[in-house]
Amino acid sequence: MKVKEIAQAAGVNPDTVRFYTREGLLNPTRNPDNNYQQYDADDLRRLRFARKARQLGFSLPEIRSILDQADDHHSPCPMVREVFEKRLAEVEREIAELQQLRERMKSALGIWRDMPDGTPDGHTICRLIEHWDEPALAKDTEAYSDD
Amino acid sequence: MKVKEIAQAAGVNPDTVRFYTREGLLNPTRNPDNNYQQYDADDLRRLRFARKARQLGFSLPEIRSILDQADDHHSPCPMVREVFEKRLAEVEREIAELQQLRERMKSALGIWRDMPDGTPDGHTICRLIEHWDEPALAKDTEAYSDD
DNA sequence: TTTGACCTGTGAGTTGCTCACAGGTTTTAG
DNA sequence: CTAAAACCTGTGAGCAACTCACAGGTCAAA
Repeated sequence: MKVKEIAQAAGVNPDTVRFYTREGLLNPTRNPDNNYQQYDADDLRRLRFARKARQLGFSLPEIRSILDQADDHHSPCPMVREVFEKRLAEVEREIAELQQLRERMKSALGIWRDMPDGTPDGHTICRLIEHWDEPALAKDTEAYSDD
Repeated sequence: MKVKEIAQAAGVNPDTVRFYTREGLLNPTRNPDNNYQQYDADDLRRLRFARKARQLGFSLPEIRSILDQADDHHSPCPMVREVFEKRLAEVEREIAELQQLRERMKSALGIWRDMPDGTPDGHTICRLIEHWDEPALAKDTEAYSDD
């Protein structure tokens, strides 16, 4: 299979195939006649695996090492499981954060939906944003004093 | 205020201050003696506004135009409201996607938690990923046929 | 006066692609 | 048979929003 063919078979952009090849996730051979990349069924399997793993939030380096371990006939599974669990925790944290954000946004919207139309008091929205509290992102909870 | 001072006052990295300055979100003057940037209380207000808007998911160009409109003594609010509503819809979509993802991940984890330990059958996890269905991300719902 | 902490601008690195460019190859149509 | 279209090649840049590194200038305290 050539680039465009494997790309279509996996439903991705040919440039993504080339990119993954550069990054070592795919290992095509070369057609000595014309120097074209030749992908086989195994590359297609790797590509599809990579895309699905990406959807789960695995990074390319992570995917590469999973794939490499599978090539070495080690079972990549214990590692996958670990990364998978880490990723699940991340997803849950992201959900919690976004839900908080949503609630705050909705209540802010509520405030200015109750106002006349379009021009609620002048700077109300900007004030709302200015006085938006930190959504407890931890990390740089520095000293906020003045204003 | 110098770079480090305003950065501390807003709880951000000095490089972020420099970056925002390059990007035109902050408009410091210059100390002619030493060519240092001089930030005032208004810059600090803009910086804090920018950071909070970032937390809500506004992009830097969006923030810049809000700030610029405020400078021109237009009320930036109608625009803010529009972007805000767009952003809220995005947040809700993101939440829905992540929740779907979480459910899938949890059920997958469940499958291999019920297995002996650590090495569940060899390639089970990878197969789980390989046969992961598209989480209905739309957009490139191409033809997946073989395998 | 020397040290160390700050300032300056610019350029590169991050992540995961996507696109542009310039040139070679292969296929298709006339 | 040939010309044009459609593909291939590698490399390099662009996106977002920073962050960091570098080299050199400035300033405060010891």
